[in-house]
Amino acid sequence: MTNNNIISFEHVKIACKSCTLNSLCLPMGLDQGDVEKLDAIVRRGRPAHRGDHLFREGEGFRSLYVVKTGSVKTYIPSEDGGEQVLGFHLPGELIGLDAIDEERHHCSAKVLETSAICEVPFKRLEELSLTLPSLQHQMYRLLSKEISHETDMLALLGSRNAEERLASFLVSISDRLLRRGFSATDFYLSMSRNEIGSYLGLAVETVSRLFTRFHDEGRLKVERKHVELIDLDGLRTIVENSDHFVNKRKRAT
Amino acid sequence: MTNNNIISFEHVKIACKSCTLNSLCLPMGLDQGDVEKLDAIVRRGRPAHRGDHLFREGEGFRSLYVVKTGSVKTYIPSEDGGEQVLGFHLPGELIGLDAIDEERHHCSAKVLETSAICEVPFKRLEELSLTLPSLQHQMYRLLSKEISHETDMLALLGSRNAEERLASFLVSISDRLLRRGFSATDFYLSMSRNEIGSYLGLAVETVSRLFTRFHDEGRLKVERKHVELIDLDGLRTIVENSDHFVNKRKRAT
DNA sequence: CGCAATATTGACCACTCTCAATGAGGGTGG
DNA sequence: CCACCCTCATTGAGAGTGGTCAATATTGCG
Repeated sequence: MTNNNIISFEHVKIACKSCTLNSLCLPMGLDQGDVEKLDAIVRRGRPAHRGDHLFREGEGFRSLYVVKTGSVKTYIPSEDGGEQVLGFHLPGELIGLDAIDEERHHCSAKVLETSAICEVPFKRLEELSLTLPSLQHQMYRLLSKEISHETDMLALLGSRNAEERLASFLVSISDRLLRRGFSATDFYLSMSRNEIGSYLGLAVETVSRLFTRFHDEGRLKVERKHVELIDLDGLRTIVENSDHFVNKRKRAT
Repeated sequence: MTNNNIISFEHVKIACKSCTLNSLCLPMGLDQGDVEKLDAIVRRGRPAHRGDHLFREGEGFRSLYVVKTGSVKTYIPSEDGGEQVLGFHLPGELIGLDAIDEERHHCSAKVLETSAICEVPFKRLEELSLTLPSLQHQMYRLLSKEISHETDMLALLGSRNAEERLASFLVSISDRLLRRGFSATDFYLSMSRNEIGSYLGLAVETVSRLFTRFHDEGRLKVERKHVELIDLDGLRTIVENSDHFVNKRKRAT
């Protein structure tokens, strides 16, 4: 069906070891013993289902979460039932870093499809990182990478039109799936048009129309959740050729 | 003139001890000896002047920077001389966290007015944080706080109209100045309308018109860089009453 | 003092939002 | 297993916020 395979429990365990640790350690210099120590504090959960919350806005902060398989969205709910989507999290990605500061979650995290999620108690991770220099370094890098990523989104929202935003979104999903070994050109979007729109600062209708336009232009095939990118390079071009930052007129001296 | 006092060198030194360390340690449990150790790795620079760069996009990452007095903007330059402003940094605020991951700066940092800046070599800070648990914790908090802050900006750009954005900007500046002991209602904006516009995802003209409108509505007095907030509460109301997130229709069940 | 950069203001228009109607799935219960 | 319903997606028409272009201050700097 989609790329959200229902994974067996054993599968989760194994995957967790490779995937969570990949996220947390990357190719950094952790030796086998260190990896074991890290692995020992990671909690594997049973598969989470569509609609489940990892945490809600306002709750106390205990753990970080790593997406093993499936996908998760983070969002800020508003009183009237609306929401501002902050991000989509694919396999290998970390959730909850913004809650460290005040030890309280500022956003909610909801599972978009059947997913395997690993939980990493932060207190223990923090303690461990005091004794493992390369883990501490990796933590700094992870946090920093998150800042970089949000910075990119700021630039996107600050200076790009609807077409560029959707192209950028598709390219980003494609890149991230590819990095985890999935197809870069054929995938299922687990989020709704509404959620995509909120994330990109666009109305649902605009997102829908853009999908249709891209389809008509032969850039992709789309049917509901299923997307097949025909002209990935073309989409990249849209993203890159959009240098109409505000302040364009000012020429460097 | 403005709130950018030309500080004497001695002044910088003292201020650095209080201000940089405030940013880095906050009220966390560092004892006197620990503070000395941290203080020992902080480099005080001579006053930086308008237009000076702390670093440029693409440069290797060495240090974090703390604004002591004055202000700094971070931005992504584009080939055609335009730029996307990412943030404004006021006294006590930290710059460069996004460069840790790839050990390379992804944005440029330019001084907006005569400023005192402290430099903190990251390698040494990182080493020190291995031996001081509360410093490590503080580092995690700082990085996390930066993520939270950018998350707020994402929500702003994703779901607010021009008026709400400028109101939010003014309230934010006001709050941050107040926290550092400056007036919350009377200040000089060191950045141009162009830079504000870029930061908020608006055209310069829109920013200018909004200043005029706020002025006409009696919310503030503005003359060029000098702003005096008359109705700070009113501005806050604009920010808070703007719950028109996309997805408004969906009611929580 | 004069030029260049910045700000302000106006007129126009386009991109995107809003409103509305229709269609297509997916889930639930009979 | 089918019918119904509800949510989600698509498409169209119209309107509005904010962008673009342009002209005119105003400021600051050399």
